[in-house]
Amino acid sequence: MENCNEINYYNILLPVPTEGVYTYFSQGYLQIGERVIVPFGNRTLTGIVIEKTTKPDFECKEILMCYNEAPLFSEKYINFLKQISSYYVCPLGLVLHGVISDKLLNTEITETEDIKCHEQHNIELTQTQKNIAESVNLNKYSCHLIKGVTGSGKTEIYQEVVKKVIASGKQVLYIVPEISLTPQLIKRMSIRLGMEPSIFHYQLNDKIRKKHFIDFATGKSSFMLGARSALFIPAKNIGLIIVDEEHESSYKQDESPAYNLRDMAVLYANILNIPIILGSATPSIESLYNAENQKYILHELKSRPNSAKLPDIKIIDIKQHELIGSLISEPIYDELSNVVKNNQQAILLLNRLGYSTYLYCQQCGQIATCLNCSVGLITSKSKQKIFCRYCDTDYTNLTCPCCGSALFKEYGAGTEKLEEFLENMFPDKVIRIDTESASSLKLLDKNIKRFENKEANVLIGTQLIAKGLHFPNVTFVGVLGIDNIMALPDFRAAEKAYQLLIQVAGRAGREYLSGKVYIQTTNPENNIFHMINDFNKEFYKWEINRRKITLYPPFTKMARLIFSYINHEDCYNTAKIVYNNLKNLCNGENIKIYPLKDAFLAKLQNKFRYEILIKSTSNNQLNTSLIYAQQIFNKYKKGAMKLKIDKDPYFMM
DNA sequence: AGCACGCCGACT
DNA sequence: GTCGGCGTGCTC
Repeated sequence: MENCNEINYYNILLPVPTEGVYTYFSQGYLQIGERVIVPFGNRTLTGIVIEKTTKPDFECKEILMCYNEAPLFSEKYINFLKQISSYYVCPLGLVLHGVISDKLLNTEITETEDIKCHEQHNIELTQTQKNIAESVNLNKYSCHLIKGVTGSGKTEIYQEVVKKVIASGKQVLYIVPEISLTPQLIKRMSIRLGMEPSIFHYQLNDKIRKKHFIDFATGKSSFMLGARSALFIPAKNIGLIIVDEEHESSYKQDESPAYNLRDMAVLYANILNIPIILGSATPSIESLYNAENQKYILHELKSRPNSAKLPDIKIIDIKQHELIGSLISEPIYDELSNVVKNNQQAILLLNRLGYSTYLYCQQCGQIATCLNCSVGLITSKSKQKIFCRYCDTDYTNLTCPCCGSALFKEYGAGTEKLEEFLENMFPDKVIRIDTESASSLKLLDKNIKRFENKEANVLIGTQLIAKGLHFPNVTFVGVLGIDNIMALPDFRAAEKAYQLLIQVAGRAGREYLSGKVYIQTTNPENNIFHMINDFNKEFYKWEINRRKITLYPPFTKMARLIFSYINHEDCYNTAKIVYNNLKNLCNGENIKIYPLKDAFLAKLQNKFRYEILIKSTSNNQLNTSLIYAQQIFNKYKKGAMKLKIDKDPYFMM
């Protein structure tokens, strides 16, 4: 027995944006991974015991309380957090703060309601599906990449492996992009697994979130269906991780730690020594490259089991066609008319929110821009206002800063204008789905259901609708805004545009009906349009070659340093000091530091922004430069000046 | 991140 | 006089 009167010292990890490791003493004996409550300044915080230590040479405080429980966090979990901290150059305390909310970190483990059972429906797998499912070795780490067009049967493979893992007494974590967490998917999983899955995403209320957290952490629940934050629930005994739609850009977190969920899931599976399955109809270039290099095991599902044909794809050159309502080319309009006439269903994709997408002064021609952000203003008709899409400032009673005129002309079209236009053409046949029309998951679901129930013929939406929604009756898809994506200052622009096209094309003719996909563009010569019917192969070859020549990922590692501050000059000066130091000390063959420049959004929410891009063939060298940049910055920063380190950036804006 | 401390301007 | 603005600095 341990001597209970002995004083022991422990390092406790706290969710504060510093390194976060502080030493406390305890009269009793503590276990690694146990949660404790400690005084911190004049607050009390919940932290995690991460190691036993010896008496330090400074005064330390006593641990106030222990949770009466077996350690919630494993050593492997703590190790996982440490690796995130070092990979993303983010202080450990900030990592903890960023991956588990304070509310969940200090949740008391209590009894919860039992998990509901359902009648289980088994499905017969095809031989290909069986083979893939059986190739997953459940006893050790391996990463499987399943590439299959929409409707080719990935889900059935997941379910087969999931059943085996659960039968062996282990837990499964199934991660999907937020938007896919609709009741549609939850219901389907319940039926196939014969039980209610635990679910986890940010729109759930606290009570339900806590219940699912506890159930999965204690092992009461063996199946978790969640958004990216679910990866950090300290599950008791995970045996399999599935990341669906692995190419999704929403898996990249914007705030520090700016992690990519897919990469962290692979890392965690590696640490836990368990299999992981990544699935997508349009895998990311990185993942395909990893498969090519035998880091991932690639499985391809080439056909749709119920033999529905892939859609016919047509590229429409809008230089050759008059746009109806300055929005839609004639061929797309004609198809929509047919769809409405025959009471079929169509989807129209336009990745621009709002009504008009820019405004200019009728008197002097000046474009109306936000005073706090370097972007043009947009209008919303339903909300009756003019506003900035980044800071949401209302400019409804705007007068021109140049000439004082209050008359502005609206230009450019967003989904709202498209909706208005089509509503005039086809009254009561149109539904719009985007983040503006779907302020809540409930409302989004209501609109999805209305479309499913054929209450409308035409669905208008942003990229939101290309993400894993099932509409079996859709026979026509029109893509209007693809040029916007390809014009982005982003080395992934082609990849993103290509993925979106394939994903949205997959919405047409999913079941028994074959479909048509029309894409309107000003640039029909663009290579990506000629590679759509090729299941990614040609596109991959073309894009990976381009990345190789231009030295972009996966051939190099990248990081962006973004400096932001209210004072323009101070921001520039500090950024310049950091830049000069980096240039002097981190200049080598394996590393390239790009010149300091205005960020693409040079001003955001009244803060000026500068950026430095760093590329390196060596992750270590890149990280050395990032740590160094952070140190220089800390030394020279003024006031509330910020430096954001974005490793493996996904958004170059 | 919080929270306190401290140094300025502008109110009862 | 003193209330409150937020820049600065610390938390075992």
